[in-house]
Amino acid sequence: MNSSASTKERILTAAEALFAQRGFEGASLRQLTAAAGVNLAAVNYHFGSKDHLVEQVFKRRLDQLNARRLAALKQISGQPETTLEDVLAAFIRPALDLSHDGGGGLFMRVLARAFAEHDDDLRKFLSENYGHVMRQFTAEFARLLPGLSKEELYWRIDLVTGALTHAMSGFGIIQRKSDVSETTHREQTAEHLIRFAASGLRAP
Amino acid sequence: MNSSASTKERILTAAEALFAQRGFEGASLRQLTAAAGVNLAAVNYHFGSKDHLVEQVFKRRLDQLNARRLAALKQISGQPETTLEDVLAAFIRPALDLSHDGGGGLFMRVLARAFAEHDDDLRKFLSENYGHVMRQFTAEFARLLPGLSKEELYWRIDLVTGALTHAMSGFGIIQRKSDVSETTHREQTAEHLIRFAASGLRAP
DNA sequence: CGTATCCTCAAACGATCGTTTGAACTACTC
DNA sequence: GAGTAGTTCAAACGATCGTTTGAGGATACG
Repeated sequence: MNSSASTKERILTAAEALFAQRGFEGASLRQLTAAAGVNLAAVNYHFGSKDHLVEQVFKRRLDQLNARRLAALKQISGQPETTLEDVLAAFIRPALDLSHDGGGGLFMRVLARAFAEHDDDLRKFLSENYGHVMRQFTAEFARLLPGLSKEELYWRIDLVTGALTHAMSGFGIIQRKSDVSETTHREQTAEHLIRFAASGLRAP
Repeated sequence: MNSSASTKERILTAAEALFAQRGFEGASLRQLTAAAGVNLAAVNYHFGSKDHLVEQVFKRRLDQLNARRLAALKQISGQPETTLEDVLAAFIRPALDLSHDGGGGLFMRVLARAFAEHDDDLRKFLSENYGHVMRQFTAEFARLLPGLSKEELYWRIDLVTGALTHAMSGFGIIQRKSDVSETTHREQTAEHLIRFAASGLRAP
């Protein structure tokens, strides 16, 4: 009954790649539908408008990303033996996994673009739908860093966010060497990010 | 003989603001020239094309920014008593100053956009014209962090770059309170950034 | 004054944009 | 198998894009 699921998914996948490559304004619906192998009018038929398509590109990945983040956080939050590194791992690892499986490798780049563009509508959408995730992580950071004032904590979380978005959007110079498996490389990347972020958060 | 200096400057200033607000593709020459109060054709007359205008917007600010950065670095590089914080200050303070004087407050946002967009031509332009600045800072970081492998050092400098670009492009949540002077606020911001970055770079 | 140079201007160019339309095709129900 | 709802299609819509054109204004020099 729903052969359009295929069309919708193909549009979303092609849109994610093209948005990452050329930006939201730079990627045209004609390029997009050609890459997806669907008719030009299919975007407006299935999504209503290009703006709604952008939102759905975010929604598809962020729903699973934040579900994994919250699941990972739930397992460790509030426990006395939880470390800062554990919380950072719960935040970072799901994003790294997303970059390497499920074909969502380009999504972090799309996310980095969304941060750079100060589009109010898009920011409102992200805040309304996923603000609670950052709030839960912030609460856990606050618990583990009791010496920090609220102001300092917000500052540092913002800096960590910037560093991670930048790194995971593919700017990292470090390439995987051929003699290292992808799993190993991902693990090393995670450790780099976590070590840096934890040390920055713990700054005197 | 050159009353066009005014026209050129007005185009550059309006372009910087509009690029920061709407992006390079999102800002049209018609919006841009209207905001600058000049004729539409003036952009192509004075700059040749929109792409060349983009380059000149970068060039105008980056020339002074990197000159200040290199001057600050020169005063401290190689000296035995120089600290990691000193080098970070030489890198960060000129950028913060640029954000608060000379009307270049929007430029860091433009720069953040350039990082998010993976435009090859623009990246090549930035690398060719200003790559030597990052190389000099990297060399000084390497001297002060002898325990880090080259790979780890590159990783961490990349993370620091991401954090600073993110923060200085105006995402920082922290607003200046009315009872704090702008000079004081800038000083506090610099200390936040430097403390975080130094601690991250020194991570075990 | 005449002319040469630099600059500005309104108007138009072809291309491309997001969106809409109405007909054709598909699959399922009665 | 006629009817219906869901989907795809080629074609066109008006708007806006970056760029070009050619006439006209401004200024300096002989």
